[in-house]
Amino acid sequence: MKKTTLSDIAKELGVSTGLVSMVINGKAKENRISEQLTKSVLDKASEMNYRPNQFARALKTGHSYTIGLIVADISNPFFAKMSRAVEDYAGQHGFNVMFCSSDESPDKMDIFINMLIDRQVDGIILVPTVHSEKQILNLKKNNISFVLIDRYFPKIKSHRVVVKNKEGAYNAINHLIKRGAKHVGYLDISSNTSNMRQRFEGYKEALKDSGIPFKSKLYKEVQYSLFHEDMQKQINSLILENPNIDAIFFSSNILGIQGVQVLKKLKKEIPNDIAIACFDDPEHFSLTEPEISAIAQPIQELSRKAVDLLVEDIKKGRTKNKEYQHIELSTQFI
Amino acid sequence: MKKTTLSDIAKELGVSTGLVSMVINGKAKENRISEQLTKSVLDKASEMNYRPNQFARALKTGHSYTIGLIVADISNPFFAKMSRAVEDYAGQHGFNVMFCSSDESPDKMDIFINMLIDRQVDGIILVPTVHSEKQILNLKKNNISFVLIDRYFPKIKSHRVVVKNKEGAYNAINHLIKRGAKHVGYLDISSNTSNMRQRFEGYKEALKDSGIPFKSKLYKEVQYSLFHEDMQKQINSLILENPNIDAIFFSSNILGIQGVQVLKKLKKEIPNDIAIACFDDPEHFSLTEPEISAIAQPIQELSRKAVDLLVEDIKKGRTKNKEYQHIELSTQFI
DNA sequence: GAATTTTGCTTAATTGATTTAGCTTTGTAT
DNA sequence: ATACAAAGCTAAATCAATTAAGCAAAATTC
Repeated sequence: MKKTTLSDIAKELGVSTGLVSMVINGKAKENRISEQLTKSVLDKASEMNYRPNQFARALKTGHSYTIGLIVADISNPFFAKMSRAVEDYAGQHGFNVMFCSSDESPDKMDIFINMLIDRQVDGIILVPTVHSEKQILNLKKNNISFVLIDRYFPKIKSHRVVVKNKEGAYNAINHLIKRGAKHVGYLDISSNTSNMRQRFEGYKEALKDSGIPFKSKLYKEVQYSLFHEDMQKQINSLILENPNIDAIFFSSNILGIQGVQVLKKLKKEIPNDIAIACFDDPEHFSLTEPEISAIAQPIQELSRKAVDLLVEDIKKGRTKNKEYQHIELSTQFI
Repeated sequence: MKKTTLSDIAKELGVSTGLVSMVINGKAKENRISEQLTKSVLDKASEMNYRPNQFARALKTGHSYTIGLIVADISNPFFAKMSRAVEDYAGQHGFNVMFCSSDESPDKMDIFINMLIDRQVDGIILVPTVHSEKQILNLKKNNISFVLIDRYFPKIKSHRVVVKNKEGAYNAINHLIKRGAKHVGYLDISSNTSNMRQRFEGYKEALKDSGIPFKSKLYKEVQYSLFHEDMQKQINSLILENPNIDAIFFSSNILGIQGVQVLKKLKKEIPNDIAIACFDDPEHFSLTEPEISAIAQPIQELSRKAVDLLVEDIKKGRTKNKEYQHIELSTQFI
């Protein structure tokens, strides 16, 4: 009942383990092993239900055929879809995936990165949190292939695959304004990541282009770690401080989902009392009546590009003077 | 820049690798290694930033401290939350998780199980698909600890952690009837798994207890693999064949989400034209006005129990005559 | 003071696969 | 017939750890 090893096969056939290894790895021809023997090895292997020990193999070759994926929270629909896509594309390349949820914490980031390095992953796709520059540089120092996804650090040279956050937010805000909104609130998450900054820029630019001055009273932040409690508070003050507010833009999906719930509790009608738009997650908002505008992100494409870049790097092996790809995909306004 | 190994440390200090290994593994005392040396080894190790090679360790010890999780689809909110919970609880026990999405396909199930066995995971938590009995038995044959979650096979002796599906469905149907529904449609997914069967039983029992005869015209199935296309069709025929239909129960979250969208397209008002209830996923439905009834599953608890059972098994090592736990958790009607 | 135990370490086998160098045997050229 | 190349395989080192067995020196016992 215990697992068959190479030498079990070798013993059965009276040959050396090296030969069996070569046959199993398809290197029979280049090592001039006779077709007869090749066949009988393969037959015996499948007869004995041989499955190579990946640890032994990885120990020798240095390749684990595993990649790590660190997202903020895999239970967030956006990251869940991303994970699924990464799983699929990585699988197509013969790689398995280990998932980690950082909760936007640089400490967890550190722990997970080290854990993944310990597990000798061949590469990592990660959604960097604020203050995780050091951890990212740690990856470079350890010569680990990696790709940043969803966000990036402008100062760190690396592959990055992101969406056009500014453009996406701009279009959504513009849509709200075109539909008559004059006082557009902006609810943000207080994590100073590149994507959030860019969305906010899109907001300001859309206002400017419509000749509406930016008012800081219309901008509120909630903390990621306790956003369930904070949401209520911030939306309340948004409404109290701006009695004539007629639209709110949520800069991320979890804000939008929770936000709509809060607004419902406050008996605000959408979009008559307050119009809504949200970055990401059209699925949730497709259930409401009328549907809420959302900025759909090309999650499949995003993930695919990330996997492709990473796998390419892994297969080529590390080269010092490498060129880093910066990929920006368009969002779709729904 | 390349990784520090045990023998690097040993050479630096002029001691044997075995000694370093013992110190690193906290077995200094029991092996009577002097406190002095112990300290200097630990210092040197952290100075050289030593991190043990998990492959070498796993190769020798047979333990990978990794568990596998096979769900139907990690991008489904239910399984995404489950994955997150498993990740967290497993992490607390020092285990990492590899995730796989079976897409309800026994073939993929087979591939993933073999993959996980190849990777020498210490155990597997899995959501079994239809026709995957053979694969599950394969696990037993290979002496791999595993726990079934969400569903199970009555004929296979194993740990299982599930919810009270029948009771949950019963309550929801009862609620629809109490609110005046006389013709409750049932939209099911055509995968004959234990949880789906039980939900359907809950439906029939609720009808019976209210003196309503079951009509097969009110029962429709959609195929998992092409449910996006099928939904429209099945809801249409449900309505056409039952002009007086006044409620629909969706037996799973993806059906409910899609179903509400279809009903909206058909200009059916919820709940006036047709009342709705759905198994799972209160989050999506909390956005609608009025909110749609949903059966909330205790995902955290479910996942925790599964991890606890699995880890306990792993730590104890396999025993032949073991007792299997059957855990059933209650759902909550919202 | 001899015998025994304890202390503190080293040696070397082991895990399962990969891979290079080397060793026969056969085949071909001269 | 001799030399040389090619074919077809084996032996053994290696990857980085774990661990049982062993060994010398110091400490303890009687």
